[in-house]
Amino acid sequence: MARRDLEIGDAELSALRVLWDFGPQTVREVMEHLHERGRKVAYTTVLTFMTRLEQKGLVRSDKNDQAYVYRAKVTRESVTRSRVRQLLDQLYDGAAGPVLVHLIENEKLTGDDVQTLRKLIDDLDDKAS
Amino acid sequence: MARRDLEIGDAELSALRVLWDFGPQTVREVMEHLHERGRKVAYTTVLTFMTRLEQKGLVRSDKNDQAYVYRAKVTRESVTRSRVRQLLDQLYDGAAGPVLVHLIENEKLTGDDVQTLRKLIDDLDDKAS
DNA sequence: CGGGCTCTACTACCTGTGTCGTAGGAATCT
DNA sequence: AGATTCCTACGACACAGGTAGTAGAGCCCG
Repeated sequence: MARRDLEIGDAELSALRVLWDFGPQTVREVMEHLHERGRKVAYTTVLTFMTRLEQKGLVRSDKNDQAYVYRAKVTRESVTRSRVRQLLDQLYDGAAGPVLVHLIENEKLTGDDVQTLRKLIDDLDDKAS
Repeated sequence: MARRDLEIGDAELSALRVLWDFGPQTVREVMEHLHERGRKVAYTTVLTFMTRLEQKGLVRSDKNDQAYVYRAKVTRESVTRSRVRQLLDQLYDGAAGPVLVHLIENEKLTGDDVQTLRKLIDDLDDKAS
């Protein structure tokens, strides 16, 4: 398999995000969404992002009418997984605790988040007992 | 202030970690620790890491005896903060919830982690009420 | 004293990523 | 048909980061 160390650049990721948020799109559409989000990039730059993402196996393209339509092949969750893993490994030898604590203490959580959280913990306890 | 966009490369971070884990050290010592951790890098490579980290304002060096001793100027926590922030922004527009859920569901937590967690949540509830 | 080490300062090189420009084909407009 | 527009394929270029070699200064050993 030798699945490459899926490195996704920041700019590339911003393009991938557009696919996650708005579904399959052409290069032009992705570019427009990026512009709306304040990222002013040239058409060909976006084209490069898509090409590279495709080479990395992260998106897939289908010829549709005149332009290729790109769609994500990886989910936001899977990218989250590898990113989080990398962060934990790099900073805490893989331990999740410290980051968890950091999130709860320093990041703003919504009321819903807290409820969800409580429920998850209760489940954990159940399993543990 | 114009605090530069503190980008720390993976290799640089591995060197910074050695300072966090073992305190102030010379280039040679950092190199040895990296070797112990399986990262076989040349002496001058480590020197480059330290130099670059210093230029970025992340470590400080003091001439001691014959070699410079480097010490971290940033804490592991502050790097965690910016890394986590970046991750949340890039993947979830800044929302912490999804990553929190991911951590609890997919990363192995120790019993202690769970207890700490529960306590933190209780505190949150207290504040909220 | 003269040869060895060790340290730091430079310089270099390669690859990946961010960003585009240009060229040439296809479709459209007038 | 000719001009205009849009699309993709390439090639480019700069900069950051990973990795390391070389040169020259300072110190220690026999």
